[in-house]
Amino acid sequence: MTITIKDIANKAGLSPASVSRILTNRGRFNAETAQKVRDLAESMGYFKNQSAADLSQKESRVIGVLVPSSHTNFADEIIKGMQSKAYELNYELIVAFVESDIQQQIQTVKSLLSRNLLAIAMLAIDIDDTVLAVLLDTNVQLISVSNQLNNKIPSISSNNYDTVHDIVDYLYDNGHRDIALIGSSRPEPIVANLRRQGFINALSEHGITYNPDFIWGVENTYQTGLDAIKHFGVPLPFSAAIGSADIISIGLLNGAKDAQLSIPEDLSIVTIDGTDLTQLTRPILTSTKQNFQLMGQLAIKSLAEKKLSPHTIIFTDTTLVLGGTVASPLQRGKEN
Amino acid sequence: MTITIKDIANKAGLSPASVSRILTNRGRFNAETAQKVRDLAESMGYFKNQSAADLSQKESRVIGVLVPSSHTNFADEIIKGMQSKAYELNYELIVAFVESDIQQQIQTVKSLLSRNLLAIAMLAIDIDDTVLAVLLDTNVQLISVSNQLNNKIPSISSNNYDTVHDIVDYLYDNGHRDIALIGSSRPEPIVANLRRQGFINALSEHGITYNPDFIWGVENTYQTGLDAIKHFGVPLPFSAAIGSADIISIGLLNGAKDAQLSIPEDLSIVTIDGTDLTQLTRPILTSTKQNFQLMGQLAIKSLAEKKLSPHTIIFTDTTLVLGGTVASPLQRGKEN
DNA sequence: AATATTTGCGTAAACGTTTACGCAAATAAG
DNA sequence: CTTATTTGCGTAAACGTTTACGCAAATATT
Repeated sequence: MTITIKDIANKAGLSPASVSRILTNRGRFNAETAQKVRDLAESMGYFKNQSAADLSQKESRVIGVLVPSSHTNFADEIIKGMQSKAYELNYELIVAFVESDIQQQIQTVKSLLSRNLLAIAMLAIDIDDTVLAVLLDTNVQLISVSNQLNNKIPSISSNNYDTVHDIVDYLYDNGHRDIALIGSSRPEPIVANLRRQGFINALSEHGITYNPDFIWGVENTYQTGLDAIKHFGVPLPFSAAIGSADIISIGLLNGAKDAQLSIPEDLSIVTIDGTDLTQLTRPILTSTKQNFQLMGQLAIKSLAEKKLSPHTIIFTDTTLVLGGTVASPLQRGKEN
Repeated sequence: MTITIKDIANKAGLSPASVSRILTNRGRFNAETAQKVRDLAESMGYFKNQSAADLSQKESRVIGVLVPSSHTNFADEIIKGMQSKAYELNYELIVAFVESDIQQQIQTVKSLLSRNLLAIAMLAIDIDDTVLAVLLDTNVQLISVSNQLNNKIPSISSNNYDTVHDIVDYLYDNGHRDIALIGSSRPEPIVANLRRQGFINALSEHGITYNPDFIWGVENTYQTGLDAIKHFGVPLPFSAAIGSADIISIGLLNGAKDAQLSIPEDLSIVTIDGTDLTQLTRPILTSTKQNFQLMGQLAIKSLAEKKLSPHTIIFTDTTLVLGGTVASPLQRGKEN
C-alpha cells in the first residue's frame, strides 16, 4: 500500500541502504544515481516513515514543546520563532498543550516522552510539581522559555529584574511616586520574586520605601486586573500600576473605566509583555515588549548546539513601547 | 540505557509479548501477573517507545492537527475540545502550526505525513492549493474544523448561513435597515459565500434589497476593521455592522472610537465568533458565539467512529450573546 | 473419567529505516 | 605498472513493539 524505501530501491535497482543514504544525504553515493532516486521518490509519492527512522536512529531531531492551554497569546509568538529556527536547522517540533488537570498533564507528558525526543521546551508553563519531577527524572534535555523554573532547568527569558526596574524608573521620571505592581506571585515564583525585587530596589533607589500592599494579585488573568481596581477602591491609592501581563493590564484598564476613571489621567498603566493585545485598547497600552520570537529562536538554537547546562540563563532584551496609558500625575493636579 | 519492554519481561520472568499484551491491555493474561508487570513498569520508569509501537501497529491512534499560525485565538478552544476528547478516547494529538510560507507549509505537512496518522484535522486553515493537493493525494483521512474547504473534505462548523441570517433578523428587529457585513471573502470562499447568502436573503425577506457596497473587507484582521471605518467615512452610511470575526469587530469598534463615534449609538456591532476577546472591549461586544470546544470534540469523535464521507457536513449551534454594542438606531433619533 | 473448552503465555516474524562493515571497481599516487 | 586510496554500493543486524499462531496447563462439561 504505502511506498517504502524498498519499493524505491527495487525500481532503481539499488539496495534499501543506498536509497536511505541518498534520501538522508549521509554517507557516500553517486550524484547521478542520487538524482534518479530523488526523482523516483517524488514521483512515487514516497513519505518517510518517521517512526521507523526514529526507531533506528540514535539521535532525534524532534523537539517537544509544552504549551499552557490557558493560552497567554505570546506562546504563539514563541512557537513561531521556534518553528522558523527549527525549519532552518532541520529540526521538527511536536507541540502539546498542557491542561490544568494533572492526570491529563501526565498523559500529555508521557505521550511526549514516549517519542524519541532531543529535548522538551516548556513555554511559560504552570506545570505541576509531580509532573515536573517526572520530566527531571528522565534524562531528556529540558529548557524553559519565557520563564525561570528552578536552577535545574536552563531558561530563556527577559531579565525580569531589569524590566520592572526600568518601568519604575520610567514612571518615576514621569512624576509617579505611588506605584502598584499587579499580578500573580504564582506559579512562577522565581520570576515574580525578580520582579518584586526590581520593583522594591528601584523605588528605594529613588528614596521611596515601598508599600507592600501595592504588590497585589492572585493569578495572571483578566479577572485579576478587574479585581485589582475593586480591591483598592476609588480613588486609587496609587497613580500608576504595572501589569504583569497584557491581559492583566487590559483588566486594569477596563476595571478603571468601569469605575468611571479616566486613563491615563486617573491611572497610568505600563504592561509587561507587549503582545498585539496592547494595540486593541483605547488608549493603546504602554508596554515593555518582550522579544518572544527571539526567545523561540534562541531556544532551538541553543538546544541544537547542546551547550546548555542546568544553570544556563539566557536573557533577551525588552523595549519600552510608548502607548497612551502613561501621563504625569502632575497634570491631574493642574486639571483640578 | 532506556528501559524497554524486554527489561520488564526479564525481571518479571515473562516474555516481551506478554508484557506488551498486559501494558496495551489486549489479548489474554492473568490479572495478578498484570498488576505485577504494571508495578514493575512504573517503578523501573518505563516509557513506551511510541515509534516502535507505531511501526508495528496497523492502526494509528495519532491525529495530526494543522493550525494556522496567524492565530485566530479560537483555535485554542478547538484544540482544547479536541484534547479532552482525545484523552477520553485514548487518542493522541500532534499539533503543527502552518506558516504562510509555502515551502514551510510543505515541510510541515510532510513531517506530519511521515508519521503514521489516523487523520489530519485542519483548523480554519488558509492552506495553499498545492499543499492541499498533496494532502488529498495521500489517503489519510482529513477533516476541516470551523471551516468548509470543498466537497472533498468533511467539515465541522457553524451553519454560517443561519448565523448571519439570524444576526440580520436580530438587527432588523432592533430597527436597523442599513447593515454592513465586514470581513474577508478569502480564504474561505465557501464560508464567505454562505454568509453572504444568509445576509442577502435575510435582508430580502425583510423587503430590503441589499447594497453590494456594504459587503466589504479584504482579510480577517484587526486592520480590516479599522480600515472599514475609514473606507466608509463618517457619518457611516449604515447603522449596524456585522464583523466576521472578533478581531475585525474590535477593529471596527476602535476605528469608530478613533473617528469620535459612540458605540452603540452611532454604530451597532455584532460579531461572529464570540471568543473571550469580546469581553475585553468597552462596551462588551454582542456576538453570536460559536461552540468551538464542541467542534473540537466532535472532530475527534467522528474521526474515531470512522463514518466520515467526503461530503459529511456537521453543524454546531451558535448562540446570541448580548453585550453592549447593539442599540436601536431610533434612539439616536430621539437623542438628536 | 474422558473429552472439550478456556486460560496464560512463549515463539517468531513483521513493521521501515539506519548504519557499521566490507568488498569490488575506479581512480590516484608512486 | 604497481600499490594505495577513494568511491559506490550491498549485506545484515539493529531499533522496540505488536500480534498471529500454537502449545501446555487449568478448568469446565459430559
